[in-house]
Amino acid sequence: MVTLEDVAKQAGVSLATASRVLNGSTRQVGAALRARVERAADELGYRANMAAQTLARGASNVIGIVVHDLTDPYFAALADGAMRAAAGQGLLVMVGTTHRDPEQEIAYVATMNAQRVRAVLLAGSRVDDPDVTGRLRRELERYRASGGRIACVGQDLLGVDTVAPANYAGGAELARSLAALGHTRFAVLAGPPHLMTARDRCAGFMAALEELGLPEPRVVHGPFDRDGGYAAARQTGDATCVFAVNDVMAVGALAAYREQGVRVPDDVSVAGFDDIATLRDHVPALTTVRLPLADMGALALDLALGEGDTAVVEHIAGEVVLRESVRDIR
Amino acid sequence: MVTLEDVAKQAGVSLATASRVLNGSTRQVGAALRARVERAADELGYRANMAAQTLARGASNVIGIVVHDLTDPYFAALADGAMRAAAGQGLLVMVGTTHRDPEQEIAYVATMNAQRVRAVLLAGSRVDDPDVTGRLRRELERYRASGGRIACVGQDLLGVDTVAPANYAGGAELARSLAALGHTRFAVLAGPPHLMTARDRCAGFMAALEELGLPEPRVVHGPFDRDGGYAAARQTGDATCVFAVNDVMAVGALAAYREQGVRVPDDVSVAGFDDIATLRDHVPALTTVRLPLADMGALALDLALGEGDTAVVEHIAGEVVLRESVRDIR
DNA sequence: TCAGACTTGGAAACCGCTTTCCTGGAGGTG
DNA sequence: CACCTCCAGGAAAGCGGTTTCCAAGTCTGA
Repeated sequence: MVTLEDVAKQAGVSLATASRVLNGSTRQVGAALRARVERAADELGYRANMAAQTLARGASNVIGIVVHDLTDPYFAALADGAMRAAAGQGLLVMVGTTHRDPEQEIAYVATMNAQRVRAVLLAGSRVDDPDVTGRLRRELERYRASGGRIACVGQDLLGVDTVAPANYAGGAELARSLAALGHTRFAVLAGPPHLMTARDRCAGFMAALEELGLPEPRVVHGPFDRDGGYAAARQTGDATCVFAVNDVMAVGALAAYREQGVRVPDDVSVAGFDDIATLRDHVPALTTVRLPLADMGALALDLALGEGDTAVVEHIAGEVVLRESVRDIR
Repeated sequence: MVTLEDVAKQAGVSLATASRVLNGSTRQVGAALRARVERAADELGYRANMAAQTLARGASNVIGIVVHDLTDPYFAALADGAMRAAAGQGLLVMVGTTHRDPEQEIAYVATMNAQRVRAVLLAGSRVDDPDVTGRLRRELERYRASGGRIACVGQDLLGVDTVAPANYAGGAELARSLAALGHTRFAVLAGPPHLMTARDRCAGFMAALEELGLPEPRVVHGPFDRDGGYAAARQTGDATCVFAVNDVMAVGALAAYREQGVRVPDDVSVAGFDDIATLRDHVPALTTVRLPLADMGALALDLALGEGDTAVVEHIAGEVVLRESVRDIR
């Protein structure tokens, strides 16, 4: 393993000079020596040891992203947005996947702290559990105490910079759009009761219905993923319109209806939330609430890296996108 | 930022003892001191500095994965498999996305080398360009010279451990399956001419057709992604059966046909390759060649970390999965 | 011609941790 | 009881860089 010292020796210069030439510095180095160093480094195949650099500089050029599941298009889009932003700033990305286990999330924060990453991005919904949230907050506090920056995509529950989608408002807006098409009997595939994102969307949806004087929808709880939607779709009763609190659940529900011979949108209308990329080619095209996922990821990184001392909360608006999975029944 | 020295001081022990307690060692530490150190560490909120540890130990616990695009389900599945395997061994994962730029891939290898990651996984097809491949090989060689381990998913072109799917055989097998349904006029959405994966699949497909005495298919080149498939689908002429060399292209082609009012499979049959997860809910269900993507990712990590000095090439078989996107026209 | 300001190169301290080597005391043996 | 082996604990030498601080030139301008 060739070190800077090897390069310096081969070039006949000091360690300091070699460092200044190869790894950047405010100081100038004469053209002659600079050339000698560069040649030596090239001949030897020198690569700076980032661990040593990080140690010496006291700062790394790595950021951490913690997601639930990379194969979920929602997280993939978020992560991709953040990674592009990171690459644009010459930062490397360390990814942790929790597979929806809050303990894992806490553990990853500790790990990222140990790695002394510049910033940690927490993607994915918070759970409504004071114990877990408290321990996560404590771990984040430790990290911040040692100079770490944090941003979160989801709910502003952690006391950190947060990119918060307007889940409640989006759910409400969707409800109004669907009601405008004449629907009155709704069902909500509401996901897990303790998941904030799911709850907010569901709550917004229900509040808007109530405001419109429509009957309360049937609420079916279940897992927040495709199979959860699939299973929940069997319990939607006589609803003419079903709202799944995220797109992957909606896709699962559509699959269930297809298998049962229930036609969408003829027999039942279906809507989701997020507008994940894979919807583009889904049949029937799914009505949803579009969130600018990649931008949100990038924004989260900006927030984390930004100077603002106080936690900034952005309120990201969702846009209702009506597609063929819902029918006008007026 | 609290250091091990702070902990040692607070506990009234030496640096060595604190290190042995907190960061693992073959050596024992007495129960009394051990407890003191642990308490001090907890009180102070100590987190080991991995950069320092990596430097001192001369080995990191990070691996690197370089993919083209994380939002592509193919790479997401591969990466997820590798990440699960890594997590199982207590390894962290650094991800680089090249967005299909070979220069970026080379740059990432250099970067991962600088990070002194334990191993680098290269996912994604090689391009048939001696210059690029040569430079990549040189960079890999540098990395290996300094103790790095490498594995690649795709073609065995780099002289490193490789997980190679049976692209040629899979293409051929698919061709035979489709021919058995009575198809004789084929088209191939062949992707970019220089991309090895695309070429191998196409070549296997064509060879099998020739062997069966069937006419040569119409070959349409284009990008290796969804939009490439979409665009290429407009040039399939009078073929009764279209083979897209990967699933995302096939999905794009299906979208194009849908828009044109061409019915699948009534008017034209369509098949893809990979069996990406999102196919599960696609309509019509796509015929494809299934590859165990997550396993391949995990296997690549195993190979890279494995002891075998010589490059091992695994030949991963694909399994033809007939679904409703193809029709029996006998 | 010479003091003063700039520039360039090098020596060495330091970043936080691991690990070798040394020391002193406890335990076992003849 | 002397002798030897073991073992826990600590001092200190790295690991591979960065950066401060000096020293020695090199330019200016008076």
